[in-house]
Amino acid sequence: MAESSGARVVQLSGIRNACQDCSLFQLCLPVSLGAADVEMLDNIVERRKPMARGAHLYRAGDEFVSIYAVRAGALKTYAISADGEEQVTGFHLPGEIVGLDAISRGTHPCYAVALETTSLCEIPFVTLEDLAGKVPGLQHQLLRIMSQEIFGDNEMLNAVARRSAEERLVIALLSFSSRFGARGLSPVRFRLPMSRGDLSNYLGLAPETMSRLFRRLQDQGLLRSEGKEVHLTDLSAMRVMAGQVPDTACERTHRG
Amino acid sequence: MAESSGARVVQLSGIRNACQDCSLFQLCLPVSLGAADVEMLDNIVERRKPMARGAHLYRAGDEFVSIYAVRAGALKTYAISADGEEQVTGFHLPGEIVGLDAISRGTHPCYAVALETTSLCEIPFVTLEDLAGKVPGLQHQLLRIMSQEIFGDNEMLNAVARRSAEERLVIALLSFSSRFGARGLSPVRFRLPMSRGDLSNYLGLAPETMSRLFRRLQDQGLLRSEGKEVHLTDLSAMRVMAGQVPDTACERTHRG
DNA sequence: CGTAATTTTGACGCGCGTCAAAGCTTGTGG
DNA sequence: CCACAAGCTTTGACGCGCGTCAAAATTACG
Repeated sequence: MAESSGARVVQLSGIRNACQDCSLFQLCLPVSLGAADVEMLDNIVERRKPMARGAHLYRAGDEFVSIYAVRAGALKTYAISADGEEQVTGFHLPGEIVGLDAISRGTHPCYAVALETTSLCEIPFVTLEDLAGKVPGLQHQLLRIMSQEIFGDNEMLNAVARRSAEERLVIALLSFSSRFGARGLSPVRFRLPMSRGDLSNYLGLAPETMSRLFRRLQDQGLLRSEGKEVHLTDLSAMRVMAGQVPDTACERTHRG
Repeated sequence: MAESSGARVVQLSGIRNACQDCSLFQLCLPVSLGAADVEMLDNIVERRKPMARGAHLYRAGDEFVSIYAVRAGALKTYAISADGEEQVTGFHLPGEIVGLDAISRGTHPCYAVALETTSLCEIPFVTLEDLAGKVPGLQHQLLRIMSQEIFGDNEMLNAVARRSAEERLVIALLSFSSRFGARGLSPVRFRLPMSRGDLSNYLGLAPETMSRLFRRLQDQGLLRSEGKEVHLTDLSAMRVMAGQVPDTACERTHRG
């Protein structure tokens, strides 16, 4: 998958930089950044020591300084609601970028915490912005990523607002599937980095409901799961359930 | 409200341009754009003939060329799901910008239709991007707006995912309140540009539920509504219900 | 190996979606 | 200016999905 645009990968892999290890995948890969541009980008990126599980990258209210690219591990972002409840707002896997929601106010609107041992690249935002002004390709790419985020959020909003609990879970699993797949990992067999509780919170469901759903999907033969390991055994059926496919008279398990 | 930063308003009002009539409010106002910059921006903006209610600005799949600023009227954006259902993804009021979700794919992911007679400014994106490369303030502002959008979407996702129907409606009403308020209109008395059906669809509720909710909120003395006219009579109580305020031992109508 | 956190299971009730039908607008043509 | 049709909005009755409470089983971690 990551191999698809051969020429550029070769170009990038000549540089021992942040892009090579996939962390700036989103910023570098899909667009017209020359090797020199990538090197400039690499120069402003700061590596950070790996974070331990449970450590916070930033907290709500912290001053916004940098955005971060996940190199390995995983983060969750969450807010604390007025009544003190934790509300999980997102999960961030390797190759993805965190902190874009802080640009507008200058402070982070949510917390970011490591779900497992996690290493990151820090990208100071003023520097990135400055560089983007000089490198049109980078500016475009930055806008693309943010647009992507808006689009994805809208999708998720749709997904979560009007679908049943089962559909929500299926949609979330397919999302992880394609995100792992996009990084060259298996799209059908992976390890969820978050607890069931975090996942249910994210989807706006009770943990008990999640548990029952996993069992039901397993009984329907759509997946096998033990602990955090998940094996999706019928992607196309799941896509039909998620409404990601026109459903041309395939047999549906329910509501046919 | 719009009067708050006196110097800049004077500066802008000297120019007979798109900013003066509020349509590029988001791009111009809150940041360090000089008069010359604003004039350059104004030059790339194209006015368009007002659109009739029901007319489409763009459709899903259309090539992405421009983003649009609403000058007057209102738009709704929606997608058609795999099973043919319309899914309302957003409403866009004067001063707001539409089309940002199309940047990443190069095609519009949803439909945009006028809810009433609506006039717009068209901003060709390649030109805007080019200009943003030359005017750092504009680039920053563009990123700010997109970040704002991401933040707002996340909020909405939170709102809609785990709140009751009543809370969803209250949150939506407060959102309109502050958006109208930010444009100098009354934050407590306004006309909703969309039908109840569109609003319920947006919030992931049945129209019947919406109807019952409006009645209930009215019975609780939180608002008065007739048709699309809405009068919010107890903003602070609504904020408490929406969880936008710590709720320091105020009397709550329910669940105390 | 022990304690705490997480996940699972079951029972139960309520919120809200669904179906059905009655008002109420809105627009159009005579 | 009124009549009629096609939406919208409202109201009521009913049932199911999923949240909640409670407790057991399992896992994680020091």
